[in-house]
Amino acid sequence: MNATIARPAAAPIHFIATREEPSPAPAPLTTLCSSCHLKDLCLPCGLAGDEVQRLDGLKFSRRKIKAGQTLYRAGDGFHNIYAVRSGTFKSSLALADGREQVSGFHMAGELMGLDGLAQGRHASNATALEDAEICSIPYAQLAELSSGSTSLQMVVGRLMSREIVREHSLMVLLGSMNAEERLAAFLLNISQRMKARGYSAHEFHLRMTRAEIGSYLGMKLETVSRTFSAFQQQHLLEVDKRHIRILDLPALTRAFEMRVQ
Amino acid sequence: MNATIARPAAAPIHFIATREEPSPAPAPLTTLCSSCHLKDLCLPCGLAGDEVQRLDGLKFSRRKIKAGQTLYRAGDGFHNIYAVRSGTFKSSLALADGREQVSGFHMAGELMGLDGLAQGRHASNATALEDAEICSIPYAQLAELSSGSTSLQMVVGRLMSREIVREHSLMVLLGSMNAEERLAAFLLNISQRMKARGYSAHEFHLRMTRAEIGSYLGMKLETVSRTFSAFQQQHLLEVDKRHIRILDLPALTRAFEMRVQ
DNA sequence: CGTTTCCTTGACTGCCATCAAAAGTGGTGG
DNA sequence: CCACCACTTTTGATGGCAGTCAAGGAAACG
Repeated sequence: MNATIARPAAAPIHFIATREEPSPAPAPLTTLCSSCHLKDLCLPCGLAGDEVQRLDGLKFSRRKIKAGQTLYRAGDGFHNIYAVRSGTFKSSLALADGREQVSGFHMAGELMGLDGLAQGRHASNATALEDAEICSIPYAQLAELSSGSTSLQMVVGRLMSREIVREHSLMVLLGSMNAEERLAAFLLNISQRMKARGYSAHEFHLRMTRAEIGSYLGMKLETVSRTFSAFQQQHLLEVDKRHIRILDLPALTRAFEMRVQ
Repeated sequence: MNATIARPAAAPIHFIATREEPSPAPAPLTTLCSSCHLKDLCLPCGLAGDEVQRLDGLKFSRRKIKAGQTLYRAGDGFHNIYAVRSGTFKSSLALADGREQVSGFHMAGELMGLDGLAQGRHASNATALEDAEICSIPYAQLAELSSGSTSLQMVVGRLMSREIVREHSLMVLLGSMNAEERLAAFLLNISQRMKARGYSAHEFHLRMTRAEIGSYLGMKLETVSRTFSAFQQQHLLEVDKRHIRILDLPALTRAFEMRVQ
């Protein structure tokens, strides 16, 4: 199915993600925000009960995305924003030399695609790191709905603002931290997000490769691997491939709070 | 109109660049978006004429900020967003060890403070790099006004989205470029923004120190200085302290487009 | 079961941070 | 006007952290 350049062997490039079928478009299930188990994390977060019901006016479509498939690509027309129902995604930008820069990871309840509003086309790619399910939220509908409700408008604004703040802290990380601090910050961030979803904050399974972590954190995959090993030797973590157990959360926190307020 | 730089043969050039129009203008009367000379760059950008007039309902206050003063600080309550009328600002975050991380520079017509919406308090500091003037736009008023107009709502959304995209590209820079590429990208960005404001794209005066540039680009001030020197030796630039003359814009562009699409 | 992808570890290199010094710039007040 | 001070910038010397190149093993895949 590799419609693209099936390079001989040896090209260590990720381009193979292109094997996605052109949207199988399964039957859209109607789902209501007001009865969604993710409503405290997702779009409705912060809205009062009756306000949430306004969201039920949105005509979502739910869709399954297989591991490795892309949900949208940079340049695609911007029509929807997407909420992760299950699974994990990465956002990435393509660099001119064929490499990719990972700009974020997205877990259940998080929104993707808000960067597309600026130009009317998506500014990044979204790729599933494991089998996943998403809600497509037509932006035009959401905008229309918000024009009737200040608080809903506020929520959308806040979500975008939060994205800006998130990127701020990533800039601090990239601009002023060393390898250990970067990885510590990354693991703590994952830990918190797992906890917020009812999972253990101390033990979890990473869905991304060392190369993807490295791209996100501005370091090479070998350095990521070495830093994991260093943390193990310091008895901060137990690492078995992608399975992480945090042994000393306070120490990890200290390591990275040295730099960030 | 290029109010800048008709260079008198040899004199080490100084402050020729951005001094705003002479007007001491002590009377800060009501200002209307529809008659503002920055309306094509600023908030009204993209709105039709009659839509712009809706913005005239906003009750701005104009305010002068002296060089070195802060407009707001991280943690301050979020009530306004700010549009730069003249002068240059930096946004920055305080790190735990007392250092600062510069997260952006803002020129005439650009908005600041949208990161405050997420938490209801500002997430960064805004400091004037030279004597400046700003419009304070009460966010509540803006939100109320947008609830009556889809296109105005759209504009605010787009502005936030643009901020997200801007930070994306900064992440690429910090995550995958070397010192020369970073500085080239920075200079080209300034160059474009100067051009968009009617100044020369080839010759301008930087308002920030080497340390601030370095913080923004994730490198030390010494490295910034050395990289400027290297560009001079390659005959890409002429540098005299903060006055920059770009000699070979295409080469500079190539140097940085190697990495970014 | 072979092939591909992912991860780890080692050896070496190089870019940039660090430390240090000197010269230039601007502002202040005697 | 000039001395003085704080700040900024440049340049050199040195060292360290992380990148690069390489190889071997483990896991996933078809």
